Amino acid sequence: MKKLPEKTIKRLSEYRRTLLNLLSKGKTYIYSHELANLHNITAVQVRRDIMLIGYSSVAKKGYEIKELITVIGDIIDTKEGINVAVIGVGNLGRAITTYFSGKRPKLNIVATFDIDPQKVNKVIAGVYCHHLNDLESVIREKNISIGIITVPVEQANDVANKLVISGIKGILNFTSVLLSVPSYVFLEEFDMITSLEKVAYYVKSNK
Amino acid sequence: MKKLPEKTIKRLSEYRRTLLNLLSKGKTYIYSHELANLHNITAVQVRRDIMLIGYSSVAKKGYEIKELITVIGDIIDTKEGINVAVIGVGNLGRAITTYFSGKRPKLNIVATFDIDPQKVNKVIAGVYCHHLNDLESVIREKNISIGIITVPVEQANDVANKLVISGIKGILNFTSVLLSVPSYVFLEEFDMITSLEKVAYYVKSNK
DNA sequence: TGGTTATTGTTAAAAAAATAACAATGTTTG
DNA sequence: CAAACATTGTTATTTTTTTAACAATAACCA
Repeated sequence: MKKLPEKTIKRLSEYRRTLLNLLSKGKTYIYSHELANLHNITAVQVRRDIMLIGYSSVAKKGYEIKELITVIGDIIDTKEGINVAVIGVGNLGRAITTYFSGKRPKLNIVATFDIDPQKVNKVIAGVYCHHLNDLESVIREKNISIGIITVPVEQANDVANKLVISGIKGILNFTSVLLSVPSYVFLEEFDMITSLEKVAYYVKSNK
Repeated sequence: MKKLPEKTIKRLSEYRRTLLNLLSKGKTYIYSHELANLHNITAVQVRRDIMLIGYSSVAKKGYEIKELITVIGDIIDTKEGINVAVIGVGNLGRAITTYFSGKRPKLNIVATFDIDPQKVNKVIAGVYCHHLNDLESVIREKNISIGIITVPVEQANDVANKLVISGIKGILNFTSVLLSVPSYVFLEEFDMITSLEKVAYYVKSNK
């Protein structure tokens, strides 16, 4: 399959969540414009995205929700699933771990890490917390491919380096520190301040 | 000033954070390529962004960090500052509130809301927690323009509607629920699952 | 049934964003 | 001092993404 646009990947993930939701409510088919409205985008964009993944609607009844979920899953999931670790079990780390528990069968948070003796060797938010010193060995043993960094800013860079050494494939960085990692590690910055400032900018310029 | 590209706004916010950081370390000037490296982008992009906001470097010494921070502030801040509320004081709400405390003088989290009696009428993460029933009155009294939604999914839509009724100008949505709000309210979705799935997709296709 | 409507898939066009190219010019160095 | 170099600001080009246009056709309805 030819490479999909980055934006399409993002939207597919969003579509799937909506579709799962609708499916659980008993809906079986959906029109492009319905899906579009739910996402505040245009129907053309929905159709185009779906065209790109090679799925077609059934007759003029719209897309078969169940099938579309499967097709999207084939694109963005892996068969075996991907193991994920959360490094830093503060408020944010706990929130994320809780948030994900069981939500995506193909994305499993299988370990958390911290240095606080109050947390290490305990189960927090449903996941065992290891000492940060064991990062490398646990990552290798449990075949963890993605690390979510939620440590205090002072430690972010150090943790990122350790993750890279441990052979991590992707990093989702929740700290406000700009990390630099080798190009073979996929890095996604997830920056709350930037998002809030963006909202603030538009609120400001709309006055 | 002509409208700036959305991506530029986002990067300006990121530049500023880096610049503040460098300034605190005693650095006074920075070259475009230095700033670019720190952000894993190209020097051309940095120069172009800075060109768009109408700032020029001093001679061939690069950009004067202090001044550039000011200029960026003029673009993305408001003089008076913007008041922000966090609705939902779970792990995530607490993390966000703590995270922001004092970090942006022009973006003040001035209230939080919850329904849990354990939390209501107490100071949490440095901010007073009101009952959700008082949302509208507090928002008007404190002149709050932006709401950050961190409630459980079942309540997200209801909270969004209440925020709109209360006259909110912008919403930053941390829940995985797709909200629909009038077009005069700026809505930014901040979706952790989507981000993680995006990382997973690239990790998968890099194998 | 036959005409009208609604919906899709896809190609074409437009818009937005990133990248390249390069002239201008200050800085450094031999 | 002059040549080589480094850096910027800006225009031009390319790439990416979104939006528009529209033919094909199933569904609906009078």
